[in-house]
Amino acid sequence: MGTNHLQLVSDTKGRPVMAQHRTSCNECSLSPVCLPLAVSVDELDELEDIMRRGRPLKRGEHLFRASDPFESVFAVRSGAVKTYALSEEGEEQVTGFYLPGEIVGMDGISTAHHMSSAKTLETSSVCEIPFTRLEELSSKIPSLQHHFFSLMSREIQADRELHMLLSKKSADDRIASLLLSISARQQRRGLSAHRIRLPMSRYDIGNYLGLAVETVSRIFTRFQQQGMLAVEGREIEILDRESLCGNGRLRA
Amino acid sequence: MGTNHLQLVSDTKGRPVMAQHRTSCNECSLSPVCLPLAVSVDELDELEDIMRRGRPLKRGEHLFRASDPFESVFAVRSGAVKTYALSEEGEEQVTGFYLPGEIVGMDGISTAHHMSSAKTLETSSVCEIPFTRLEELSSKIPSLQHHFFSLMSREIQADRELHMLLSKKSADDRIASLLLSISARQQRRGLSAHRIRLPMSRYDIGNYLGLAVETVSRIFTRFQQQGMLAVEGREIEILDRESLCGNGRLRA
DNA sequence: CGGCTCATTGAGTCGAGTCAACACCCGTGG
DNA sequence: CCACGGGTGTTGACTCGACTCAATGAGCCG
Repeated sequence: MGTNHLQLVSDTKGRPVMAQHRTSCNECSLSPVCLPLAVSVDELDELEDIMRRGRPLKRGEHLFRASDPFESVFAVRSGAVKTYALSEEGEEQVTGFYLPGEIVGMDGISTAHHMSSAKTLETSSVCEIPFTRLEELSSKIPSLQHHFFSLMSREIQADRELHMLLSKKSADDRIASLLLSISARQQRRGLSAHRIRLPMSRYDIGNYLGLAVETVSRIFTRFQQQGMLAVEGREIEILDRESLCGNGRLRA
Repeated sequence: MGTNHLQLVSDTKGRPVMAQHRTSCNECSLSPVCLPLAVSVDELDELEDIMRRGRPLKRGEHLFRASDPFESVFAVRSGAVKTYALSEEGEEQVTGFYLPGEIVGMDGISTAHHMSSAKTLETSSVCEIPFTRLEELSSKIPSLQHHFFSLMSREIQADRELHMLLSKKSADDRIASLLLSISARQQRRGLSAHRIRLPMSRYDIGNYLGLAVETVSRIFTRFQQQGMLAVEGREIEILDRESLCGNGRLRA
């Protein structure tokens, strides 16, 4: 529970330190925000048994591809992952960004095939969790079942937020909202809330938010001119949180 | 399984016939597309035990409101339901439309409170399913657990589709896509695929798709001029499915 | 018959997209 | 060491799709 040695895993640069794939959930700094939070100490072993920790993945490697058979979900340990789908014409649609402690791949349960692809945005390590094993375990551990329902529910909620963002909000608000979201998620892991490092390109941001790259770029520049941000490539400092929120009356 | 007495429940006008709230899942024409499809005959009784069938709801009544404690999910039996959230400024965002056989209210699991409100678009009847009871039952019936994971996964997938629609597609494509979606969902229930009746207003459509009402209206008019649709208020006939899809290379 | 809400149509505006050029960083290889 | 090339990011000029504002029509209920 009360683990206080956060930051064992180097993170700012996404470099994997030592042989992470031998680390157990117990020792993982993310356990308070990841799956283990739903299980008691003695149940944790069972969960550990079914998880597979792979080698660190290099930037651009795939966790899975659309139409791969659906077998597992993945917990991000370090680095960052994006999911995307290809439309009929082959253009990419980025559907989500996943940071450490978050679970990727929960679409695909219904179809037995993944409906999107997932690739790393930088060097990352992930834990693979075979889904049928997880289902079996969930039947035995009600809190785990509930936690998993809860995770999926949260995913749906996030999508609804995004829906509102895309259908009602200006380009400015979309960018502001994404920054605030990433800031909040970093903070949850014990990192700075006002200094953030974006793991994704401007292209990915634009694609995700339904904006042209040029628009994204222009907005970053303008936010900086207005003194709301200090932008240095993918390193962002939030200087005026008020304005960033108030801009479009976004939360927190 | 092979129930062939569809249409026991009047549907085209959404009028509840007789005292539906006494109907069991067995007799319900929707069982092949609703929760019961996941359970065997002898387990069905257990599922029935926990469900509550309420009186028919009049147009505009709420199934639940945002910030209500989360206790149940709801299966739509007849009629139609929309979910929506209010932004900080109090403007409405329609987040989804639910037709007979579909499950409403799966956001809210994670927060113990609903994050959106659900109201009927026309006279409707719904089955209430207390969620903690459903969780208990799911632990005992693996296929039910799986089915529920599957339902939530499908919800996520649908949201991803919508994400693509909103961030990449033109107003025309959005409308076309909504019509095709409703058509497909009607067909799944054994109704006509080319004659559809929209249970929602132009306002709701625009709100859902991120378009102004005027735009929605203009597009219906134009689609009709182009011979793709016959529009008569909320009654729509799809005359040229090809064009409707091909228009924006949408599926089906 | 008013008084609604819902839907349609027209005229004018603007936010964000497109096209195009250029700057920057970084790794590779001569 | 520097030249080169590709990926990534920034900036400017122009265009256009969808929004806003405004007016009118159609159906429904009391």
